[in-house]
Parts: sequence; C-alpha cells; structure tokens
Amino acid sequence: MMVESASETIRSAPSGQNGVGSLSGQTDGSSGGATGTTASGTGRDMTTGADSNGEMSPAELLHFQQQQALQVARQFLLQQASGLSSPGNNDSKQSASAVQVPVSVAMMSPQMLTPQQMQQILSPPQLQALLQQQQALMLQQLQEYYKKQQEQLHLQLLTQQQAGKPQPKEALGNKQLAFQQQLLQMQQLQQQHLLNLQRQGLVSLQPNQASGPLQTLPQAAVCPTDLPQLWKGEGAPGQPAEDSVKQEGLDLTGTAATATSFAAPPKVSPPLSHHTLPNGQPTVLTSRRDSSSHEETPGSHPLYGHGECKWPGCETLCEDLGQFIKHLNTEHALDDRSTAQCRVQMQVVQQLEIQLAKESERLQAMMAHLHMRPSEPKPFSQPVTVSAADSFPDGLVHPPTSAAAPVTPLRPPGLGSASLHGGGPARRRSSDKFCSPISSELAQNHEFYKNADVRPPFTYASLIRQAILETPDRQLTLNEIYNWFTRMFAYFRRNTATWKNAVRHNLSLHKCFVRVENVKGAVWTVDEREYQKRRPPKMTGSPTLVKNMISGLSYGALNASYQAALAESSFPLLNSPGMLNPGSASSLLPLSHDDVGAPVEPLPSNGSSSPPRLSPPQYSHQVHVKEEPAEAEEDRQPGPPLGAPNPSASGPPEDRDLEEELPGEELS
DNA sequence: ATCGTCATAAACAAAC
DNA sequence: AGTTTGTTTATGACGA
Repeated sequence: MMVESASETIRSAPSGQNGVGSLSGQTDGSSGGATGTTASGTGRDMTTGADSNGEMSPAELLHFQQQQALQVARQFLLQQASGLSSPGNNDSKQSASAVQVPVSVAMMSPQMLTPQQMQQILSPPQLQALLQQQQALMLQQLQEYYKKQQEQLHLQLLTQQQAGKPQPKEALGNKQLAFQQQLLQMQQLQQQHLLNLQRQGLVSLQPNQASGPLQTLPQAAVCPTDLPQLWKGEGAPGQPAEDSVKQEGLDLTGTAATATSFAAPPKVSPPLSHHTLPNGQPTVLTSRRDSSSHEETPGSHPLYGHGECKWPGCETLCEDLGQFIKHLNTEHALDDRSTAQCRVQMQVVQQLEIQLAKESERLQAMMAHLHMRPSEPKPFSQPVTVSAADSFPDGLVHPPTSAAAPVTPLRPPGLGSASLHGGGPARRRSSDKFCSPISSELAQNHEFYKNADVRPPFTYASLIRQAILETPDRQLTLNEIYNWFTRMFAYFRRNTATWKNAVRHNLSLHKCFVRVENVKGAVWTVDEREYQKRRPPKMTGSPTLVKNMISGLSYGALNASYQAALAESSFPLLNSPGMLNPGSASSLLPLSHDDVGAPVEPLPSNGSSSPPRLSPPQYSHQVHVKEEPAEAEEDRQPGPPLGAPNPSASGPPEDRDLEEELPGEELS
C-alpha cells in the first residue's frame, strides 16, 4: 500500500491533476467564483430557478440566458448522443457530473489531458469542422432561445411602459443589450474559442483565459458597433443566427489558416515546459501559455486580430497591439458583464467539448459500423503510398481517406490526436484496444507529441513496437528504443527512470518482444504474432468495444480510434497494392491493421527489397521465441537464411529485414 | 467478485 | 565500482 499510494500521488500530483482537475475545478470554480454558483455544473436547476424570477440584473440575465441556452444545447446534444452513447457509465456519469466535464475528459484519469489540450490536439481542420457543426447547432438553439427572450422582453417592456415607469426602458434596454450581447458573445466566443484553440493550440480557456482576460481585459462591453449587429440580429426576423453563423464560418476559415500555421508549435523549447509543473499536463499548459503570451507580445493577442478587438461583442478597431491593450483595459474592465461573458465562454467551450465528444462517438460508431463490413469494398482511395508517406512526414499528414470524408465532414485523418490524456497512466490501453492506429495516429500527430508534453495514448508495448517497426531492420537496442521515446515524445523527456524502467519491464514481460543477440549486442524485435495475440478483439466489430474506446479514451484517443478505424478500413487497400512497407511487411502482414502504421517508415530501406511481404505464414514461427532461450532468436538473426550476408552486426539493416521476415525457417 | 491488462516501483542479477 | 540491461515480483487501477 505504501508504495502504491506513493506512486499514485506522484502520478496524480504531477501530471494529471492539472488536467482534469483543473478543468473541472476551474470550470466550476471560475464560474462559481466569478458569478455565482450557477454556472458551473449543472445548470439545469439553476436555470429553471432563474427563470421563475422575473427580473434580474443584466448580469444575471446574461448568466441565466447562458445557462438556458446551454441547457438547451446540452439537452439537444444529449439527445443526439443518446443513441450512440453507451448505456452505462458514460451517460450516467455525464449527466451526473453535468456538463462540467466532457465525457471523455471526465473519464480520463487525472493525468489526462484537459479539454484544451484535446483541442490542441485536434487538427485544425478537424476542429474547424467540428466546431462549425457545433456552432451551427448551438446557434440555432440560441436563436430560438433568444427569440423567446426577446418576446418576453417585449412583453415586459410593454407592461412596464404601460405602467408608465420611467426606469423600465433602461432596464429593458439593458436586458436587450444583454441578450444581444449574449448572442453575439456566443457567436464570437465560439469564434474566439476556435481562434484561440487554433492559434494557441491549447490555450486553456478556463485557466488561462479566464484568469487572463478577466484580470486584464475585461470587458467591455459591447461597443457601439455591436449594438447594430445585435439589433440586426433581432431585427432580422429571418435568421440572424444564420448570418452570424456564416460569419463564424468565415472567421473560422481564417482562423483555420492561422491554426494551421500554428500547427507546429515551435515550443519545443525545453525551458518553457520545464516548469516544475507537475507532470506533463501542467507543463503543457504552461507552454501554451507561454506561447500565447509570446504571441501577445509579438504583436498578437488572442483577443486581437485583424486589427480589431475580438472580445465577444466588441469589434473595436485598434491600430496596434498597444492600442488594443489599452482598449482592453479600458473597455473590457473587470465587471459583471465581462465576468458573465467569460462564464458564457467557458460554458460554450464545455458545450463544444461535449458536443465534440458526442460527435466523435458518433463517428466512431460510424466507423465501427463501416469497418464491420470488410466485405465492402473500401472505396478509399487512399494510396498506400500516401499512408506510408504520411506516416511521419511532417506531422501534418493529410489523411487521405477519402472514405472518411464521405462519412463525416471531419477529416479522419486529421484526427487529431489523441492523446490527450496527458497523463500518466492513463493512457490505458486505449490504443491497444483499438489496435491501433498507433502508427497513423503517431504519424499524424507526430509533431504534437514531439513538442507537447502530453502522454501519448498508447501503451508502452505499442510504443515499443512502433519504435521497432519503424526501423528498417525492425530491431532496436534498448538504448535506441529509449532514444526513440525521447525523440518522439516530449513526455518521455522527463522522469526517465520511470518510463525506462517501464520500457524494460515491458520488453521483458511481453512475449511479443523478442531479444536477439547480435554481434553488436542485443537488439529487440517484435513478434507480431504474439503481439496480435495479446490484443483484444477488435473494436470494429463490437459496439462494446467501440463504446469502451469512446468512453475510455480521451478525445485524443477518440481521434486515435477514429484514425484507427480509418486506417483499418484503408488497410486492406494498402495491402493490396502492396506497397506499404517493404521491410516491415513481414511483421505486419500477418497481423494487422494496426500496423498499418507500421509502415510508417517511409523507407524501410530497402523497401523495395522486401519483396513482397509475402508470407505471412512464415511469421508464425517466431512466436514463442521469447519464451525460448536466446538461442532460438539468435538463430533467427544470425542465420539469415536467405542471402543476407551479415545481417546484423555490421550488416546492413536492410538485409536484416529480410531475415527477420523470414524467420520462419528456423521454426519449421 | 473475478480476471486480464497495464503502469509503476523495486529488487536482483548479469553484462559492460 | 558504477552503470546499463534484463528479469521478476508486487501492487494498484481499470475495464469487462
């Protein structure tokens, strides 16, 4: 017990915590703190209560409205999701915890990523698509709500006017303003949210933004310019919302572009992350902040863009940052309104996250469904090559998957990533579960993991395997594996003792990892057969699995799963063309899709060499190697059957591939 | 409640 | 002698 507790603490304390904890905490806290309790979690009751009260202050109104709108959206979302959502835990948990934390997030262990991180993780295109959808939905709801509110206001106004009260007008005006603001805010907040996400990558709204803006900026309020818009919205019986939506769309686009560029955060810099933050997450956040702050200085600010103030409801033009800052301080001072706006923003974000989760789930289900029928010819046009190439090109890989496209607007490939979980242990087998698309996931989010101190959502085993398979030789020394980890994941640049131990432990423990004696020394190889053996059933088929995945995974994971699905689906094609991976083929072949990724390496060196990956059957032999003494293994390697001259040691790696690929001989 | 998988920690031993 | 590499065992969290 002692040990355990100790470890636990360590883990949670450092990394994770921040993640979820901060998230929910902040959410609640900030909202609660700022204004009142209500905001946070479950607003339903609150909302209702609010409703009953006739009059409230503008701030209250805003708040109330937000909640209502959110609730509506929430319900809507829930309904939508209900179909997909898994029966048990998720739903219940979700509802229970109330929106505060997105399902996936909630599910995540403390160390998991925060929503912000998730957002960061998501590829810009994905984010864009998702957010757009979400925004559209939310806007619709808001619109309705807004209309109702307006009607009420009018009624009130009339009543008051009739009464002959002088104040009423003002009050009404305020209320109207508030409503309008809200609408605008929602829209703009969303935009902003997107922007922030994209630009900063992660920017955590709650922690960072909330505190930041509130303190510094704040509010302002609606600029005169806003009013017109607001009114416009009102006035236009048609659909103000739509307009706004459109606008958002536009903005988004713009944003997206920005985001894209942003995609590869340079932040690699160790210094930033190093903060002693607890574990990875914090670091991440920190780094993010830094980055954001940097941006600010340099000439950009999350709330400043295109020469104007991006504060929700404010479009004041500012020539430069300095002016903008002044504007922020003067116009957006800390007050109820700004506070309310922030709260709204937070809720919006939450809502979006939830929706994102739902949509992801849906997508998963869709993918799973599609996948289920392998028989169907997969239309994917995915060029194998592409996939292979994608693997690690830059980090930004486009997913080819045309297939996905049809299914959803989102880009499959882009998925972003997943990993969200920042945390520690969390990763749980998610990756494994799906069989991962680890490779594709990695390929796509290569840059992300490389720079973000986020724990990858893959098990050590899958990571080790990936590392090995990426090599032309398909073999790595322990030290090389270590290097791969540190090179590929920022997360593994810390706590080396811990994860290295874990790596060694995994190598020894899993039969799928075979130690081969080499001239050079010992290298580790992967026995795909074994690896596959241990893997759980594919999610594709069973809804349950899917469900699990969804629930268990963080957003990232979701994405990963998504990718996986895609990958899997595309896999067949890949194979057929035969291109994928030359060298790797052997290992992969037999198995599976997950390996899709295997091919990750663009050139397995001889890629060509490997003829055709031919025989999967050969593979079978390797199997128990591990159990057997090194000898067996050695046999394999050293004795390269085919013509490989000197495989291992000095020999070219490529040759090795062949050898490895045909290990079967020995077995037989 | 039980089982399997994973992560983490740690003790040891053998090889460098 | 100190470090690295491997192996094992123990323990706890999780999900099924």
